[in-house]
Amino acid sequence: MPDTQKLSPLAQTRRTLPIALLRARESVMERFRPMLNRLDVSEQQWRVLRVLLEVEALDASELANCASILAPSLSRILKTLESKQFIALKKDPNDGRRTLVSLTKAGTEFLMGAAPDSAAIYAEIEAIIGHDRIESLIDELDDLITKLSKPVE
Amino acid sequence: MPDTQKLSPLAQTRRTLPIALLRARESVMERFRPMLNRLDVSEQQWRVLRVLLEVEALDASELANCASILAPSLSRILKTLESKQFIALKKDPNDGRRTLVSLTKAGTEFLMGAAPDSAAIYAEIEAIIGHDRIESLIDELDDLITKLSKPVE
DNA sequence: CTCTTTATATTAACATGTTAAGTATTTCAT
DNA sequence: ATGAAATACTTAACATGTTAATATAAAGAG
Repeated sequence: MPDTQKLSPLAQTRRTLPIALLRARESVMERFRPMLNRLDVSEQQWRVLRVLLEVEALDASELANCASILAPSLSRILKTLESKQFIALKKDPNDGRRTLVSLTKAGTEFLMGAAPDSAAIYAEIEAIIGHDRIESLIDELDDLITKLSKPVE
Repeated sequence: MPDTQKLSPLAQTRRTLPIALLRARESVMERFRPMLNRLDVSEQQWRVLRVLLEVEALDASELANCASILAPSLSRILKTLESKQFIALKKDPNDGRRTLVSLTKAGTEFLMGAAPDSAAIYAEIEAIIGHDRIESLIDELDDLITKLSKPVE
């Protein structure tokens, strides 16, 4: 292979932002996956429940945004979580297009039961990386997100 | 909702590593997606091709690792890329279990054709975030990945 | 040299990611 | 009031993520 190595303006794969972010996320999730598997919920289902714990109730669009899940995925996830009886769905009385989502008592209890395990895993990660470094990394990531957000066109 | 707000040890969703990494990656990929759609390749197919450009040829396991793709996904992707005639597959003569993957001429030309666009997008991101900050962010992420890697059990 | 174990893929099954298309409800200009 | 445009999902179709199961080849133990 004579000349495909140096010529291209493509950077080394390992030193690209998309790959580095992907691998970093994977290395973090690897720690949470055993717990999620035991609980029989997907990573995304867990995120949805977590978001719902922080608010009273919200419509699907806001929920999708808060949980970083696209609308079509969320539609399917809400069906699953409803069948597990962790959430309740109802039409917004003020706007028939919106679906309001809220945790059921069972959903809340599910989260409460899992919270200590989740906190322990996060504490383990903090012990390895350091609280301050995690905080500053998140700050850095938030800043990147803000700056890269496409301006209104 | 009386007491579900303060009690749980669950951190605010927005300030967790998994979410921050997910959103950051999404904000970066948003810039690349239009190009990938124009080229009619998925993000993952693009990663596989990129990795193959950096090496002579390698087996599926190494490729999966380098591209951060799980083996089952890679199996499907290799079929797709082979049908697009971007890659060639052959059995490793020294180990009948392994599949050796390499770029075809068409695959190489495809990447070469797309490289300038890709580089331009990366340059745009660098212009916004700054070269040094991206480098130090990647360093930080690499360090996190290394530290979180599960020790051999 | 067999038999077991390990390694490398692949297939299967189901959940999610992604884009496009479709449906129902609102909004808004006329 | 009415029809066009926008909003909020929902469905569809296909690719990928994830785990478990399977098939085949290689390595090791005896």
